[in-house]
Amino acid sequence: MIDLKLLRENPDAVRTSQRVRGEDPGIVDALLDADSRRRAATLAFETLRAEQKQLGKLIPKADQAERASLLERAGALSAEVKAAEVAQGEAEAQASELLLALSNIVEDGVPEGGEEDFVVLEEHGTPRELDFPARDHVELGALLGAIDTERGAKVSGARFYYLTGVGALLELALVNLAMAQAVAAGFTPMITPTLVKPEAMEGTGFLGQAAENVYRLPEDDLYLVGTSEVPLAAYHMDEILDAGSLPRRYAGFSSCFRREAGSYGKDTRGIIRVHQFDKVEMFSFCAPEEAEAEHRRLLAWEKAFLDAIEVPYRVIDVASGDLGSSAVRKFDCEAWIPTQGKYREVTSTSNCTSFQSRRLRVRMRDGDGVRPVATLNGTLVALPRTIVAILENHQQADGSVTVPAALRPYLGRDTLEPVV
RNA sequence: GGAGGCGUCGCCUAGUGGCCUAUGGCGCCGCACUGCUAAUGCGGUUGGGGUUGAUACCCCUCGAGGGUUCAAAUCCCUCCGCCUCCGCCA
Repeated sequence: MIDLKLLRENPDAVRTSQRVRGEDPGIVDALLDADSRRRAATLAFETLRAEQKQLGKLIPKADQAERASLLERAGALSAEVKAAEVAQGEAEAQASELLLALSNIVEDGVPEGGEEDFVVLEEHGTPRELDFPARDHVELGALLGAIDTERGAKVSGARFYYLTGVGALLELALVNLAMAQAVAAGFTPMITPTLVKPEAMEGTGFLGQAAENVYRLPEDDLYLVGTSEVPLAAYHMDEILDAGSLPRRYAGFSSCFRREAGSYGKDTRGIIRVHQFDKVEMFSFCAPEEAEAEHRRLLAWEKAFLDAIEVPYRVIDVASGDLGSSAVRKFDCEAWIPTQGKYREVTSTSNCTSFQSRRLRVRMRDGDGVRPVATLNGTLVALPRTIVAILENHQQADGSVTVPAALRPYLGRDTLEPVV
């Protein structure tokens, strides 16, 4: 099922990666051990199975006397084969369980450390100097009739909201702007399922460390996705893609659902951290040797979108301990939020190399070989946070909000005016 | 939700317990023939995983998983998917 070559050839690289992530390097040795047991079990099974096949050919041709003794041996062999098959299955299950627990190998150059140890790569735009007291997005949203968090809480609970009036129109305009940009860049637009099977969730790595943030529907054994990355990655599950057809780039629009467990008390005001939101996500299947360059391209498309909506932002290189198990490197774009006086994550792009494709069995054929592809994802626009950034950064003294030029054709107006 | 039908190697298809190491066609690849193309002939062609310096070799694979049997594409069970009809529904 899984390629262990890297691990066999260079176990130290894997140990180092585990260490900088703050995870257990000991798993490497357990894995090597399990792998050798798996190989022994496979060999034992195959040897017995070969003998069984030979016997199966002899029996129909044998005369009466021979037949009896052959059948006797075949009977005994049958039990041995079954036992060997079970042993092989168990050895394989043990090896793959350990392998699934292993995080991806951190890319060279990633800053070492935890959440606070990111490195700022770039800064774009300058936060405006306001000559009036800034309103936060909750206040602006109420003023403009764009966001209703109170009724969201009444109907669905904390961290739910309604986008109303121009708020709803603003979301649709942003989605259309994002999709237009994606299509121009050669992406295939996709509207994806938001309920997926365990296999898809597992294969994308969301049932590991992030499992507590996933909504599950036990009655149906389905999961609500936290991002369309999941259905996009699983789109080519069990397929072998022709190398000539790569890179394959998809822009998925979907609702996203997150339990936000363990974030009680964090961002409780407004729509920065919510249980349900919409998002346009870029997803790319490409050759592994192209992955690093593709990662930079996804980042460039994220920046292009933030440039278009004219909000100040910076790009950070996320530190090793904060990567998530599937990524080898992650760049976040953080928009300036005036009322918080700091930059907050609005988009994020990860290079997952073959972490997901091995689990989902998405492979490519080139020349004489078949090997796992690389998968990468990047947010093009996550709606609530982008709406927050636009409202807060483009607000005027009278509570109106100037619509960024690129968005005007999609929204059909230049400013959002207070309705109360 | 009810009734029936179907799922074979890229596509179509043969196949009712061992000679299936899966038939034939289309497509594709190679060679031959032909001024080029087309046509024709001959040969090759399921895919995946593993072992190996190489030539080679082994295992798995007939929607998935179990079962019966010395032996399963073939018989039995469960599940999944697709199609047709009925019911319900945006």
